[in-house]
Amino acid sequence: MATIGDVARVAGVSRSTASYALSGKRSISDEVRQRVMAAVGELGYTPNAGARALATSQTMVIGLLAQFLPDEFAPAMLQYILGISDSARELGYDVLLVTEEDGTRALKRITDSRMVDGVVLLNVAEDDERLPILRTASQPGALVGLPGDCTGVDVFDLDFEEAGRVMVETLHRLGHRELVLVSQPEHVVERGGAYVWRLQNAATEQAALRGMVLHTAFGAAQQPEVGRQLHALLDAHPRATGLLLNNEAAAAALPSVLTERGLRAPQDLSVIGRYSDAFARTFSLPYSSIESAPDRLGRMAVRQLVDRIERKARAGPHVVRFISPELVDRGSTAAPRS
Amino acid sequence: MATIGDVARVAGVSRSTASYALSGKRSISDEVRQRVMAAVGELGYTPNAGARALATSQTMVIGLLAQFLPDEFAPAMLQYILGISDSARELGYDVLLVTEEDGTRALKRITDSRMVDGVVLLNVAEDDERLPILRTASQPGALVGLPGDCTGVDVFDLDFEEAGRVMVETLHRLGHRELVLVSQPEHVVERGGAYVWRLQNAATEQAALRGMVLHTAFGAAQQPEVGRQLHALLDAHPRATGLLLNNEAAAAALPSVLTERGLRAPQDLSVIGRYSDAFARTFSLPYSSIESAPDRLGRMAVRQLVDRIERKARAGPHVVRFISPELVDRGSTAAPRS
DNA sequence: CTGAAAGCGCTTACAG
DNA sequence: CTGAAAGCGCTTACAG
Repeated sequence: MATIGDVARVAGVSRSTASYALSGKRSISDEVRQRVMAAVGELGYTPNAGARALATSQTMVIGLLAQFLPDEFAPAMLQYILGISDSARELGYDVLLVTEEDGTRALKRITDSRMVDGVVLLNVAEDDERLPILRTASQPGALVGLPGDCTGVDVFDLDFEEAGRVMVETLHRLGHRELVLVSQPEHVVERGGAYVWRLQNAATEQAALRGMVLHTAFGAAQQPEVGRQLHALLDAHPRATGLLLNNEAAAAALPSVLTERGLRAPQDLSVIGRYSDAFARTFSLPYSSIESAPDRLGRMAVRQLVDRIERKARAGPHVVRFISPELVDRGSTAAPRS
Repeated sequence: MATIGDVARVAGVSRSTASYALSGKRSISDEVRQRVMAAVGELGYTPNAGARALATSQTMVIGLLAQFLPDEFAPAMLQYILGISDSARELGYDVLLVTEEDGTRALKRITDSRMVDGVVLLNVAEDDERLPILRTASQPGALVGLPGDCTGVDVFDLDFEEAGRVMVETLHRLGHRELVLVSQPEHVVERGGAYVWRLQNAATEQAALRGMVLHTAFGAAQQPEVGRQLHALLDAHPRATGLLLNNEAAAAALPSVLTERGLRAPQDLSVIGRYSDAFARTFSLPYSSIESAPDRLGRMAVRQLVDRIERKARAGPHVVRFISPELVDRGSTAAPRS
């Protein structure tokens, strides 16, 4: 590969002049610039990323830490990843994707070795072990997901509490009095998936406020368990008229469960899920749902991260920003059968 | 951050000695090694990746080019990505994920700038524009998906032709005589999704061989189109007794379509899909299917790529390897209703 | 407006 | 077994 030295030689200038002609960081006579550009074209020159990183202390790479934990619902993660990757590129950054199970070690590795200028953490737990590492790192970090302690990082998440309230309130207004909420698998929650609690607790409170009964359960992430559980739940709560799903696999499993039971939504049961519209359309999930906006959250995180990297907001106050839940109506709610 | 100079100073040795003590590339007295290691621990030293890349011409990073084309079924891609990312890490490599729409430009950028030691291409088209770039790059490349011309690259794919034959043959043996095959959206095929043709053509041939009727159609990638199309197809071919789905979104949409029509699989219609078991379990896809083995394909590609990067097979002959389709029985096939 | 030189932090021949 | 030095390919003060 051609180096900037080759370009300089062909253009008949010094290396510094070639470099400045490319970066535009100081004024260059038109004629020289032409010659340099011609040489670049002729040689097919592209700067060596490692050399540039060494010289500038900037890699133009963002680290993306996505943990795929066993028993978690992986596919939803893709939408976050895509939003992050696309917006990073728009801002001039590439993405180093790290799916290592030991996220702590991975984070330490990529920050200490300076492979990245900043980091986005996905799937953040209440007491996330990666956060202490991130705080000692010299690169800034943005999170998708709300941890217990937000100091030193920018945080973006769906307002899961409001989501829980909206779910309950929507069915309350329609006249429902007894609901079942199916959350993510217990493993997910134990690992610190605080969003599960946030939604569930808020839903429980709201139900209490309205004098409603709300049963809660952890759903599985896969068949055949998830289907069996849904049957068991409906068996256990025959008077429940509404089903809330904070669990994508349960939403995918529900149609056949209802069919098997001879039930229809919303005639026999009102259903509200929590997933993105793109997801619903791709997987034929027919229920009204709280939009989880993964693409938007990913983009927000990257934008803020890049702002910080580029010093525009390096020292500024850190932000914690929630997206308001929006209910997308797919016609799966109605007044309960009396 | 500490540099190797700091380590050397603290350990009271030269930088080269410190470097060799860490790499083990020449013998070092035990005592000196101890001092170096102690210094490393004390300072929390991690080599600077950019500097190392510059010195060694190795980045220990693999580029992963995943194109997410509009109207394509994105979620299935995640399984490939995960297999690739995990196996890369096991082999000591990180992954640079590139989802840029202009894959050609992206590939040129990451190879020319030497950000990566090698590249995995996903979603390879029959006449993939990225291949000429890859062949001129100095890094090796591995593909998941079969292009028209395999020279200079290692190729891994499901044997889609055999998959098509297995689908048809399975239903033929059960006594079916008229089938419908739903493929991916036409856009995907036009863009060069050769695997769609491979499966479809082989299925058509096999059907002809057996004196069966096979109707083919392109399915949509999302609701509501995909559901409507399935209804239209079943309307159009009332005598078809078997449905083959080379389209995940169609598989997800089918259960409700069948319910709406009062049909059941396999009693009224035999169904065979083509997707991974993990996918089927996560999304409650209840049909027997050809296992697409994304995880395995991704791992094979990475292993071969790393072999080539590390010269074990740098100059060796390039391989084109097909995975045999395996039919996972989920009970959705039976003899046709007579 | 342009050039010669130093420096980023490593690795690895070359010498001893 | 160890050290001094060159070099990887850039960028950017420093001089003119």
